[in-house]
Amino acid sequence: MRRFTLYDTRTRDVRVFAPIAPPRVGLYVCGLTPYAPAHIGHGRTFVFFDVVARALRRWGYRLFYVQNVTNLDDKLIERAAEEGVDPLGLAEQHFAEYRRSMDALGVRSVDYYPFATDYVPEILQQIHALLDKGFAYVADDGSVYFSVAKFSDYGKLSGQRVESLKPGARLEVDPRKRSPEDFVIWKATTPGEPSWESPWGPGRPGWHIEDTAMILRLLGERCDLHGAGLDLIFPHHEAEVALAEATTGAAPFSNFWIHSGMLLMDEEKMSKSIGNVLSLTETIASVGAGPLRFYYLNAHYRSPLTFLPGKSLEEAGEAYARLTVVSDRIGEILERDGSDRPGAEIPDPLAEEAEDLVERLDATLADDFNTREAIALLFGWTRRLAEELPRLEGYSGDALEELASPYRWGEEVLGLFSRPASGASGAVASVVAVALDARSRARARGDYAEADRIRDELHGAGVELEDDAGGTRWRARRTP
RNA sequence: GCCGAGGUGGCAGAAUGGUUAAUGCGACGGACUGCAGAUCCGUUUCCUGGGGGUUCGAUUCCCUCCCUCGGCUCCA
Repeated sequence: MRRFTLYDTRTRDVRVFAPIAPPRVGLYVCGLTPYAPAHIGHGRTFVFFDVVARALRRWGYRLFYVQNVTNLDDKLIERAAEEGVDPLGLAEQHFAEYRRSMDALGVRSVDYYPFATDYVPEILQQIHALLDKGFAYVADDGSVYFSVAKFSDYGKLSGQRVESLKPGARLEVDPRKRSPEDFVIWKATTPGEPSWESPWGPGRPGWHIEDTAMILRLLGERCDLHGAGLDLIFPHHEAEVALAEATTGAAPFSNFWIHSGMLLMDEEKMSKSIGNVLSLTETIASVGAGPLRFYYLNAHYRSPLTFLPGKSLEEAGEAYARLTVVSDRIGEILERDGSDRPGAEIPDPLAEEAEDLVERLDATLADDFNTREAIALLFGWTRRLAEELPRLEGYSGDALEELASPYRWGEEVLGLFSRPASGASGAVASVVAVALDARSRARARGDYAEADRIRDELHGAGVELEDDAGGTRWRARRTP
C-alpha cells in the first residue's frame, strides 16, 4: 500500500493517510438530490472522487466506495407536485440520467449507490438511539429534532460556533423547535407525501440522518474518508458528525473529510437554485466527455475552478487533443499490428525515463491528489515523444507498450486517454478508406473542389484527416 | 458580523525559503500542404493583490489591509 497525504477539513492540515482497518478503506461521498438534471458542477466533484477511488485501488487498498442518493426531500416533493408526477419516480429518472453521464465520463468506481428510502429501518433505529440518549426530542406534530445544545462538540468540523450563527439569515424560527439551530431528523408528513409508519406518526427521513444511518450500517462506526463538495461542510457534515458521534460515542466519525472546490460560473457558484447551470448531459453531448474530464482534473481539486462559457471546454478540448496525440498513435499501431509486432527496441534513455515517470506520477498524485501536476508531467512526456512520432512505426510492440506506459497510468488513474472503441470498427475503417482513396484520386487529378468536399463530408461525420508526408491518416473524433 | 477557501503572465492554472516561477490555451514565426486543418519545431527575457516584518535571500513563513468566492440550516 502506497503512502499518500491528504488534506483533512477537520484538522485543516495535510497529513499521511492511514486506514482504520488496513487494507480495507471505506469511502463515503454525499451524492445527489436528483430533483433536477445534474450539472457540470456536480461532475467536477464526482470525477474527482473517481480519481481518489482509482488511485487507492491502484495503490493496494481494498476500497469500498459508497455514494448515497437522497431520493426524497422537500424539493423533490415540490418539483414532483409541479410536474404532477411521483417524487420517487422523478428522482429515479434524474438519477438514471446522472448515471449515464457518469458512465460517459468513465466514472465506474462507485460500488454502491444506496437510496435514502431504502434505509428507513436503519434511520428509525438511529432515531430511537438518539432519543434514548437524550440527544433528540419529539415535537408536537410528530417530527423528531436533534438537539444541538446537547452535543457540546457541535461546530468542530466547520469551525462554526452556534452562538455566532447569524440569526435570521436562514435560521428559521420554528415553533416546533426548542432551539433555532436544532434540525429535523424525522419529518412528520402530510397526506399524499410518501411516508413511513413510526411511533410518532407517519413521517419521512430528514436530510442529515440518512448518511449517518447508511454509514453506520455499511461502513461501521467510523469511516476512513468522507467527502463531498465543500458547500456541504456546514450544516450538512457538521450535523452528520453530531448525529453519528452522539449515536455511537466513537470519534472522529470520519478519519478524513475531503471537500472539493466549487465550479464557478463566471465568478459565481454554479447552482441549481441560482439557475446558472449547464447540464452534464448537454455538455457531454456537445463537447465530449474526454475534454470535460480533462478540464476537471486540470486544476487542483481544492481550488475554485472558473468556468468560462464558450471558452473553458474549447480550450480543454485543444489541450486534451495535444496530450493524447502520441498515445493515440501508439494505440492505433498496436491495434492494427498486435502487441507482438516486430521492430526496434527503445533507445536507452527513453525506456528508463518511462519507468521513472510512472513512479513520479504515482508520487505526485500521492501528494494530496495533485492531478494538475500529474497532467503537466504527462504533457512533458508527450513533448518528449512528439519528436519520435515519425519513428514510431519502427518500434516493436514491446517498445511501444513501454513508451505508452505513462499514458496507461493516465488511463488507469486519471481516466483519460481511453480511445473510442467503436471508432475504427472494420466496417467504418473500410468505408473511410474508400472515401480517402476517392479523395487522393481527386487531388491527383487536381480536382480540389471534389477533394475538399470529401474532406468536409468526413469531417461532418466525425472523421478527422491528417495529411502528412507519408500520406493521409485519419481518426475518429473523440465521442462523448 | 462569524467560519472557510482563494488573489500567480493576454487567459486557464501548478509549484517552491535560493540559478531562466511548471504545464496548457492563445498569439507570433517556421516546417509540411494545392489550400486549409491536423501534426511537428521555435518564440512569447517586462506575471506571484497592497503595505510591513523575519531572513544573506520571501511568491513561499509571520502580521496587517484590500478584493473575490463559498458557507452561515436548500446546494456537489
